[in-house]
Amino acid sequence: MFADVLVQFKVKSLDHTFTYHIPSHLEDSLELGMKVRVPFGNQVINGFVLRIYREKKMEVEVKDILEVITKELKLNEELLALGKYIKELTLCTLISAYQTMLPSSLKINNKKESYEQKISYISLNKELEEIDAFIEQNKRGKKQNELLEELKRGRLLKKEIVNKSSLQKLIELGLVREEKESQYRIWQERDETLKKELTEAQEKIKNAIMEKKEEESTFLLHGITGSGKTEIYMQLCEETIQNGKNVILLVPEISLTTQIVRRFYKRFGNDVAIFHSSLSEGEKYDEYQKIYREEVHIVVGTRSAIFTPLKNIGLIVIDEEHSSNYKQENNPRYHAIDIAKWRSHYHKCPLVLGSATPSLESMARALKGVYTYLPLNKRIGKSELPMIQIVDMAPEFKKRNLVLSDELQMEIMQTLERGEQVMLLLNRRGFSTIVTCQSCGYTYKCPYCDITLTLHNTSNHLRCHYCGYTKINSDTCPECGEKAIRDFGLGTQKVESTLKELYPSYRIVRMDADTTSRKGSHEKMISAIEKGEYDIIIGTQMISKGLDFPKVTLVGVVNADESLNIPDFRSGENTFSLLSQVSGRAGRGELKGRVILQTFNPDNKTLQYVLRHDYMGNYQYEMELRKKLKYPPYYFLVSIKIMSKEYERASKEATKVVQFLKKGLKGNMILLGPTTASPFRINSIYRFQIIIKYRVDEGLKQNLASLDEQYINVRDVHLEIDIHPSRI
DNA sequence: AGGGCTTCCCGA
DNA sequence: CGGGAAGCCCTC
Repeated sequence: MFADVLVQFKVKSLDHTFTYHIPSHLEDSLELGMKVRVPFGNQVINGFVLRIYREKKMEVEVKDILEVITKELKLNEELLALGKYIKELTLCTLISAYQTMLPSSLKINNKKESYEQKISYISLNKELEEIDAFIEQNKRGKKQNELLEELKRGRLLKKEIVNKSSLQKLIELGLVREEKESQYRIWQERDETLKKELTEAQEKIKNAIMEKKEEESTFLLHGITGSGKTEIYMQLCEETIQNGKNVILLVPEISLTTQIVRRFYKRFGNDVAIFHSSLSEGEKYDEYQKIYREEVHIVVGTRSAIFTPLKNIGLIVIDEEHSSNYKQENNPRYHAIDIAKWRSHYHKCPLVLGSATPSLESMARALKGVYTYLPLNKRIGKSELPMIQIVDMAPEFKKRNLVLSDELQMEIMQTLERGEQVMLLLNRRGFSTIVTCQSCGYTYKCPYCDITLTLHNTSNHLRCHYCGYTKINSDTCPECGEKAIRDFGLGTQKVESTLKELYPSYRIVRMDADTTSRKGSHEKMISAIEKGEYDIIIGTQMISKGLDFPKVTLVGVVNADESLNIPDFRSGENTFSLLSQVSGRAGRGELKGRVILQTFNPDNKTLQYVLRHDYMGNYQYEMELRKKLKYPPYYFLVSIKIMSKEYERASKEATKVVQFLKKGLKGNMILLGPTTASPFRINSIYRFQIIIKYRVDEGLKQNLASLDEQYINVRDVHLEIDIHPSRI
């Protein structure tokens, strides 16, 4: 017997299988998708078994497989096929497709032996009569006898709760023994009381989806903020499980959706496996095991959860489907919606895309009838959409109101006096602030990348966002020698200190990357806010989605236009959805909500649509722009990056790539470039970019694949193709 | 990826 | 001519 093995190296030149002989002692146990150890050249490496067969067709001598690494965990048939699809879809190597589908603990080249958490138990090692006899004569050992009595009742005790010295003696005498047992790290109890009645509108939507429960069918659930999408998801889960099938639910980022995840835990308890990046490696391993062993019916998680080996899927839900987090920004550059569609086809099950502000792509498909459109435009109960108001900041700046306008200050005061909560969003463009010399205008640049360094306030370090280069910040300018280095821009810390001055007696919590980086801190803050331990919540994007605090009645956006100025064709769409989402945090309970948007462009179209809660208006406005400028969803995009350490080499090769593409291009394709990519240099590597806009593929994919192949063995030039990039 | 083998370049 | 660096090729 022979096997084709895909080796562990993520290089294009090795991205094919090698044939090995299966030694007879492995013939019975070896299966497709298993990891094996094989000799390769003069080294020993790992690989996945992709094919097993009787007759060897090739004439060359083949080597033996050395051993099977994991018997209990393998890539199943579905995932093996899915990997091939990802390779086609994104032009990545097959091995990197399989690698992204697995948590680190299970990746092919992982060396660590075991991730299982072992708990030590002690139990009786002798017959009861013997134990009783010992107790009888062991008059002095009071503690020891107590322990034995305890064990007689329960038979099994955790080691750490037992008195050490008495245990030691009993083990020596052979009366008790220690046993180790694997235990999952995460365990959640169910709390049945939480089920809510669906409204008629919600019920209709649920039924429309369940009607097609056996079909590959995509739904766009367009429900305004607070309309009760989560409850629909939960009841869909319930019914799907009753039908004997399983569910995957994706959320954009776990920290943004803590509350949803908590609701799922409470409702479904340990029937849920959770999957996201802030779990420890051991936790991820455990959750993966639960899924693999078919111990759970529901998987809730971020992008990568779409690859979990859940069998018999009856429903896939992607919440906040417009989120850019669903697109992976490094290789393989897949979009979770594409993967979800593939799996929905494989399992013949519905896919539900939910959002208050669907992406233009999804909405366009819904209007065309490619997706079934399910609108839900009423909030649950008596709650209504909040009143939104725009404040022009230009006159406020003249009054020296740099952070908060008079209007917003007044509203905050009134809200606080009523005993309600205030949420303030700082719409920030990047992650951190840029540092400049106020005297000569000097800014620190990274020596390896074409980018300015940004300030990390906590450690007073300047850091390159791309290569990780760091240096200590000082207030003296290296260029002109003046002590005039300042950080510009508005940070959450600055907003916080302003608020502390204005409202000294109120309790303020700040939620941003700095304050929520510690494991569990985000969760704690949310509970504290729910309990009313804070009056004002300041935060970045992370407070905009998924949170549900009934006592928040005022939402203020400190700088609404910041994200409008990002030079990206999606900036209007993204700003609309961000501002609509954050507005949706106001007035979710009985109390009426209010929203204030501070801006320097009060007449901006996007802001005007936000003001009127007019998704469709904004949709049509954006679509017209996209049509004119030939952007998605009217045109598809491909971005190609050409990179080299040498400027000349990169530039010349980019021109060659354009020439090659022009030959194969059909009529309606538009080719732009080569231009310099942004940033132009990362890690001392020069980058050029080519953009293709097209409506119909017409052989483009094959062209790109063959282009990619041409660069397999080129060492000094690197090619990167992003099909449907989210930003260009 | 990583190692062995070939080729290239240059010195005193 | 010789040695070290650089390029090339192969891995079942």
